Amino acid sequence: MKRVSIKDVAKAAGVSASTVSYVLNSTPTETISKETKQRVMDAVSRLGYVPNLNARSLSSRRSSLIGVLIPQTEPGKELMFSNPFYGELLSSIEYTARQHGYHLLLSGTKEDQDYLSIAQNRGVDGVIIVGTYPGENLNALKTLGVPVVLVDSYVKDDAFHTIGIEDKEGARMATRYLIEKGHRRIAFVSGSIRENGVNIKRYQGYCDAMREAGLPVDEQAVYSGTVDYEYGIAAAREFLARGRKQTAAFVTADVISMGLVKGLQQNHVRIPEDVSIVSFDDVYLSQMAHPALTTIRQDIGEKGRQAVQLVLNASKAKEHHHTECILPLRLVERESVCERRDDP
Amino acid sequence: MKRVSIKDVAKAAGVSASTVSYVLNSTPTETISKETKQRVMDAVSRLGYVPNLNARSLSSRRSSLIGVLIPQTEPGKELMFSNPFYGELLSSIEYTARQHGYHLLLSGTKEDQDYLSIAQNRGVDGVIIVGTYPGENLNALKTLGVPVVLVDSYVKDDAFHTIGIEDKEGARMATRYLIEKGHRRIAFVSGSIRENGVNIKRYQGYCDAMREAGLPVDEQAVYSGTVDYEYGIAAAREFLARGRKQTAAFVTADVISMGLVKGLQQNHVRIPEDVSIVSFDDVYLSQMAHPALTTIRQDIGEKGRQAVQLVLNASKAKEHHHTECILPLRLVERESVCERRDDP
DNA sequence: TTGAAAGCGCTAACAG
DNA sequence: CTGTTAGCGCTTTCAA
Repeated sequence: MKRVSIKDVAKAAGVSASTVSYVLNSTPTETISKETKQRVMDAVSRLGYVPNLNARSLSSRRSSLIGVLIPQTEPGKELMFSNPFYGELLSSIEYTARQHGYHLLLSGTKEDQDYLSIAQNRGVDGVIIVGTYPGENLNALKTLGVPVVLVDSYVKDDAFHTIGIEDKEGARMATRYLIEKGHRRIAFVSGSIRENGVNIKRYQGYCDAMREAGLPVDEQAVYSGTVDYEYGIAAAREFLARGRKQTAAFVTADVISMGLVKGLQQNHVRIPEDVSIVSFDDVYLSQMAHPALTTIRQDIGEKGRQAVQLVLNASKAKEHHHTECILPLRLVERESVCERRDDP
Repeated sequence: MKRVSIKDVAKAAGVSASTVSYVLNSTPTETISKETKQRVMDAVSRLGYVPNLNARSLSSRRSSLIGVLIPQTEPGKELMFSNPFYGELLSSIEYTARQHGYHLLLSGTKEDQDYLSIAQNRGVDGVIIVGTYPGENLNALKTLGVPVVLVDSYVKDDAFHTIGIEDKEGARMATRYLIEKGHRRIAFVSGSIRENGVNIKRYQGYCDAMREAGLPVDEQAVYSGTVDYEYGIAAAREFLARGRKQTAAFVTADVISMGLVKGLQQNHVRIPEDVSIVSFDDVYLSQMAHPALTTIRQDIGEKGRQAVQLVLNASKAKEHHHTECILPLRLVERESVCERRDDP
């Protein structure tokens, strides 16, 4: 029950605490004799010594800890994962971090919550924040002195590294695909469209594609709510209420699509015969859907890997070099779209 | 960039560091005058002071950190979340912990990895481990001296607190329901059936229900693989290869069901007309499924809440009182089962 | 009601 | 090649 400390090991090995520290950290400048090393290692395993990382962090100012913040941007959802996207991303972040000997300090946050304290008080080596908007809290993070990586955020600030995708281009790709398939009236369904968020970019891409094809952007064709299954259902209801005007929809998240499809099918609207859908993300849901979703695929695993890599690189670097990483997107054709040549 | 420490606050407030500490922790035995308190608080907010929790943890031996370990029990999956169940559980754990002022140290682990070091290292106040089996690593955790809560594990050891569900009874309930609906030949589809795991309990429940109804348990009706979507697809293939002998299946996880349904439908087997399915978990997937899954619902949110509560209670308690918590289950009827009166 | 001092477990100059 | 020393930032007796 009594924790064995570095001193105990030192005593057992007949050396000083610093020697033990040297051996354990294989400090580059110091050279310890093979024998001493061996004696120390023996003592370590005999006593089952495990270094106290808090103490280490206190004196060395590195913690091998990465803070991961998943802000709650959907009002009323207290939990982190209304969208499986987060789970997949987190999985990848955790795995990559672990491979590099780092642990994760995980926290959701209310949007107005103080990011700084969450990170600062644990002495994290870096912070990864998913999908946040500009604000006071973010600014506070600058004083932290550790690298901050923003995932899927359009906060423009050289103090932060960013990793994201071509949101606008992806949306354009999706919409254009629908247009090529003969659709003329195309709905846009997304979470809330906020300044500096991904959805506004995707909306722009949607508008661009429409305009390029000489098609009008109808306000009545835009559906905006929250990024969850329930909203998909609600959007379906709304779609019917507004008179089923469109023959296709570009939906900015697979979870929403799942709800939309379900809601539509319950009202005997067939997918894709009556309404075609191109979705976004390609989380595992999209294959499970019925019909399987044609969707803009982003490589979520890679996003997580890069996010961690960005933190690690930045924390090694002596100077701050703002890094921006944009991952490619591609359309995956499945079963939720059908050709339409008769659209007026 | 320079971190402000307790000393800076002390200086600014014209008091000693210990006084600041007293004020911040509202130490019960000590009484600080209102004015001093005020001066300290002013300095704190003026300087933007945030206590370093590592240092605090070092000297006070409590960290407000809960370690969460999600062991990788499916070989070949390096990521945590092959099953959305984990995401939902983690969400709930995180939220509850945060409400109580705790943070989460998250780690996946290879099954053979050293749990101890992961936790001990950081001086966590407690550990939550999800779905693990007995083993050396677990034993090592006993020496840690902090409460350990095992979620969904049949490790029998008073040193650990446990929280789980009536796996056997749930399976019995599911199978009996299918029998009541007129099915006689019922498949059992699950992840690996291991000693001390949940699936063996569910298998027993399945067998019990069959036996109680005077039905034979056919080895050919048992499908066992991994807990993921892909295995569901594989099981569907296997089901066809074995000659489509059953008219119903009890599946021990919603993710597997999703794959099974998809695989079956692709081969023109209709659900529920040709094959009825009762699933398990009631993760959000089950509503999204087509048809929506009739499933044994467990309250995952509650599981997470209780797990955290168990840790907190235990870490407050002076003595170790082994606690066992079993959550109720209930069947949710949706669309994946149909009556069958013509089954031989 | 407050402060001084010791120490949590470790690292990192600096000596030797 | 290895030990001594001085902290990292905080809590906590013990005295005043």
